[in-house]
Amino acid sequence: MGKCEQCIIKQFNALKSLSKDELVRISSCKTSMIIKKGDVIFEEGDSINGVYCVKDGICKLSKLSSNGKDQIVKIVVKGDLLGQRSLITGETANLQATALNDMELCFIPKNEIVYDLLNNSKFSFDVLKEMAHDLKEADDIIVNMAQKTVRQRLAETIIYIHDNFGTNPDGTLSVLLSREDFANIVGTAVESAIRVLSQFKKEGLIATIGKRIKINNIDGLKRVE
Amino acid sequence: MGKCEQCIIKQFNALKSLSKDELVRISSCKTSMIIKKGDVIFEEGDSINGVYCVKDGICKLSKLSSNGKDQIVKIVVKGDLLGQRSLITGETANLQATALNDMELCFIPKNEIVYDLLNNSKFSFDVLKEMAHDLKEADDIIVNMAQKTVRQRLAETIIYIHDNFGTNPDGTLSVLLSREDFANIVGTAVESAIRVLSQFKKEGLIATIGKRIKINNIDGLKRVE
DNA sequence: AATGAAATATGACTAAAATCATAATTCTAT
DNA sequence: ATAGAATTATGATTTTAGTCATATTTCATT
Repeated sequence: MGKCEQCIIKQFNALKSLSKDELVRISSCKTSMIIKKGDVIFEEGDSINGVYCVKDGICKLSKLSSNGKDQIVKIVVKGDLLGQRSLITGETANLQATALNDMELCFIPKNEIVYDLLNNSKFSFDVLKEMAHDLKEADDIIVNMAQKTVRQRLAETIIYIHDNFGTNPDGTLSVLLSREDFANIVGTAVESAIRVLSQFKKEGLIATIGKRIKINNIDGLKRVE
Repeated sequence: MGKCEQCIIKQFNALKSLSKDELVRISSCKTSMIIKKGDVIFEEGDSINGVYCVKDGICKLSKLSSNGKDQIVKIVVKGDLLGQRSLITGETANLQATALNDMELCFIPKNEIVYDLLNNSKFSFDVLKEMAHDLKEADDIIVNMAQKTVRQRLAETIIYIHDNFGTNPDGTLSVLLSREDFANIVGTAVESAIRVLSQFKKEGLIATIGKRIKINNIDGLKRVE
């Protein structure tokens, strides 16, 4: 099994602020796991009792609404941590985490993380920074949900995925989402999401290759009203 | 001017985790201020350079959307801190803070707070907990915005204000909001908010005394579809 | 107490998005 | 390779909420 102190992934999250000794200690307690596409890592109400460090793959964080629809709140990618929020408040999970492709995760038990949060102020400040960033993004999503049309939200979602998670060599978005996932990010019906994507296509803003999406005119997408 | 170490307000926020010495130090740097109803404490893009501790009064945190409407993201009351998120990321304010009634605030400069965040792990863990709680609430609002009707969101807003901020002796909500504020919390047009409130009134779920709102049937409100 | 401004209220109409129905296409497992 | 399932796509209709117009009420100021 790999060692945390040598793992390159930690550079992308708060674990980078841990000392070599702290990483060695954590490494000895961690467990690696492989999660298959579509599998649920944890669901709402689960006691997570630790954090996951995403070594590879992508997952969605979502919450089931009373109307039966699943609202996606965040996309978590390679390098991110998963489950910090619940760990800190000591509550059960507020969201469900579902793998969008095959994933490799390392699980670090709660006590190890809490120990470092209380003893390494640089680390806890880093976690605080990540949480503050997530909170800003969440506030911005609230504003978008409340004030923008489905068309605008979908355009912004495509741009967000493009800018934050990149593209494949052929120019398609590297994060492959179903139309249903898009609908569940934007907060609309699947048919509406599909309809709007079709319109974007007709307008030459995007192209589709199967279910893959390629941006043809990013400035046009940004100007969508 | 009052002394932080004797101030009862700190019991309600993370400042309670500071030692007497730390509070004395902070007390010597803080400035008190009175803000009038309707005044803006800070706006989007401002460098706040510190946190505010709300000694009295209520304010709204909102963000101006591109369509010209102001979306309210959070209500901040007596005992809460204001401005922590921006302080931690070191960014300018993402939201505007506007007093909903006359307020009394204490401003603590950034350096003092950062010093304690890095030296008092109990304090930084407490701030982390508050931020994690805010993030959970924000995630839940995203789901509601995306998946629920204006009618449901307005019913839940009334219940939220009732449960979290309490009522006056006559049973009306103690946080007095204009119909426009309600619309800006729910993310709808003022006319729509007013219309739905009128319906609630007709259905006997609420009563209105001027602009004040009183819940008549909280179970009915919870069951609104 | 009177006046004007702001907030609240309601109606009529329009626009946006959801729902229901049904095809067409793509993927999966045998 | 092919059947069946799942996903994507599009049309028709209904529902929800936004916009515009206009009263009515409340509130602050003189």
